[in-house]
Amino acid sequence: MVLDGLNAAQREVVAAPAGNVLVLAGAGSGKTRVLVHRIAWYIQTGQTHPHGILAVTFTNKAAGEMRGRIESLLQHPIGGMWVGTFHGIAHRLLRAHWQEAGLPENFQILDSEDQQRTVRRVIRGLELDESQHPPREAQWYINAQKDEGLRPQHLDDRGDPSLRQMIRIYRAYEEHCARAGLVDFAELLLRAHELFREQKERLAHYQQRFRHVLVDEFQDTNSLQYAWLRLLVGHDGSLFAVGDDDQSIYSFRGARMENMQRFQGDFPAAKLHRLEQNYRSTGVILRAANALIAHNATRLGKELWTAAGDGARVQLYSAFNEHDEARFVADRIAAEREGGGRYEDCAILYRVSAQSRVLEEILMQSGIPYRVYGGLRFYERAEIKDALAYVRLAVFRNDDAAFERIVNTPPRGIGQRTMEHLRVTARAQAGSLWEAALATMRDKMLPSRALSALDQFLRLIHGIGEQVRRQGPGEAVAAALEAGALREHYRKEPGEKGLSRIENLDELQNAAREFELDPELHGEIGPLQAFLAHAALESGETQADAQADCAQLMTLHSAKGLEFRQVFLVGMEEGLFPHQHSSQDARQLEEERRLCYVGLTRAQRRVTLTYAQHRRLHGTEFYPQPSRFLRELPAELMEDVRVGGDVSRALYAREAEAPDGAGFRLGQRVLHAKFGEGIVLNVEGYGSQARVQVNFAAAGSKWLVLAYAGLQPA
DNA sequence: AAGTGAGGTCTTTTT
DNA sequence: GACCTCACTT
Repeated sequence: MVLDGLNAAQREVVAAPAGNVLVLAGAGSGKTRVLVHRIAWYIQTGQTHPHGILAVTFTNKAAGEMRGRIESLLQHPIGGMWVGTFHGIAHRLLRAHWQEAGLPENFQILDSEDQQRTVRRVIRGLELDESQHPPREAQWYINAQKDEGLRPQHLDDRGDPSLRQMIRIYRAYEEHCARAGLVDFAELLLRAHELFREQKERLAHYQQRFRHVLVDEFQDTNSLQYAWLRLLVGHDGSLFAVGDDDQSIYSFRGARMENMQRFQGDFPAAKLHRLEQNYRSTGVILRAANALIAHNATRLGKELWTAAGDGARVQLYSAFNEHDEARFVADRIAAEREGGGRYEDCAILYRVSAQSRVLEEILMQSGIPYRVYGGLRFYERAEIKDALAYVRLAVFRNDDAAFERIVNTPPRGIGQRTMEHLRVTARAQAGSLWEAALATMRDKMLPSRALSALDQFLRLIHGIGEQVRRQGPGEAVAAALEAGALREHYRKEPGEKGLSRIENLDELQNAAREFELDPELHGEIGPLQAFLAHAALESGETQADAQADCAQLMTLHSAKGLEFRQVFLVGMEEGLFPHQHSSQDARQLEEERRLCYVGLTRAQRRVTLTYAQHRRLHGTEFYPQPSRFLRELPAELMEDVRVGGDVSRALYAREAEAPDGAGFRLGQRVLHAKFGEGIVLNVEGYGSQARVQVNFAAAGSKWLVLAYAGLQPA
């Protein structure tokens, strides 16, 4: 029954003998489906109980979806199964074993914004020049080290003075977080890894329990997540990993595509499977995507195919400027709608979020409803974070991030001088700001006006603490809003902004109450702590109002995992896509190409590409060249939209005429007697002169004369 | 302590 | 073009 409705390749994967399995699953090939059915298969064949399964994803959305699909397939709740994100699972482990992990019981989670503020404070505390050592860069550096599993003591400055300062900042930041009981996202993973590495009995316990570990989007794992999985799986466990190296687009945040290549070496007796039949797109779209991605040298190699027909050719529009581009897209969407289609079937994908502005203007003018994905999410809003900071400080007085945030919000006469004094005192006594404030009050170390303002603040927090102690999140948030007078504070903000902030605060109270009523969400740590963790780990939807029928606007990155009938890929220009910052380095360029591949493979029926001959960006003028990716698409799949337009045919890759009967295509998998399996990267010449460039998995990239090579289609 | 104007920056994003 | 930070003013 779990094998019903699967194709042969999927069935083979789902029912593969227990052991380590890597599934190279192309876009739209049913990757999550296979993962979910594998879980059901484990259970229905009696190999394990739900209790013995751990399934990991990257986003809460994916985890939620997976949970739902497992439950509906099994027809009952998943019980003791763990399904969650890497961070969520790490958090769960750390809450359960906080002592062994060296954390205070009520440690709090620092999100990226909190982290950056904290890093800034640390840099100032070290009396370093902020313009010389930008907090953003230091934060970046710290996270990159943690993602590699490196603590300050593992790092060597190699005599480089600026590196020396970075390490110094990292060390000071770490000390600060330890004092304040704060754990950032990367730290969750690092501590969870260290817990497994250093507490052998704990590790053994979880190894015994989770004999079957499953990971989605495996190409997005970073070094630390990979190392953690290796520890957990050990010798006796089994790892079932699903991923697509061609869709690895997050190396900038530590993702290691190489983890897919390493898999077979590191996990004993690992089996590799491929899922290449695509159920989403037309033949034309897949051929275009295959040809594009074939230009990448570092891949495991695969070629998507479909049983469906060819469909329409890929359209290309050369716009005069970004306004013309937007108008063209808007017209197309309007036409789609008039032809009986829906707005929501149309997605406009772009490289950088700044591109959305002009698109939005024109869509608005054209009366086309739209929705922009990305941007601030609910729990990231300033007013929400303010309110939660009151609760956090009331729960855990040492939370310096919360203290800094609300000590003078709303303004209560605690200014820079007072805060500077508290920071210095806190550093001197190696304690928190709260402790410094208590000492300052006790020794009367400030002018009486400042002392009285500070005293009021301390009492205020104390008061909330009294109320919060025995109450759930709903009451706690209410108490914080009341005592902090945040509604009054935001009411003063002019215009709609203040109004929406107050609405958000009301919504926060609702969310807290609802959370309180659902015991499933509380875990073992109590409703209030669970709610605070929930707010930090799941920042919520971008927009609560999922409007009816809207055109969808988003970056290529946020489009991953989604699909649309019609995809508009705009801004196909050198410098923008591939982006300037990524076009120098070969590895980064390949990632840009994968991003383009992701964009193309989002489309079910039709892809439209556009580029502008003239573009204003950041207030300056550009006359960009068309993107090199356009030239990498086979000419016969393309169609110029503008009649008599100046788009030259030469823009596209001419498919070389290979000798009769040979017919090798770009991106095709081939077999060579000596070099083994490879992918066709390039084709040139005619007849007996015809040559192909093939990237062999084992032997690397080679040019071969077809007449002698004896290549076979694989 | 709080409000105003100049100057620098500007990929991609989840947890 | 928009945002954020900093220095300066009141």
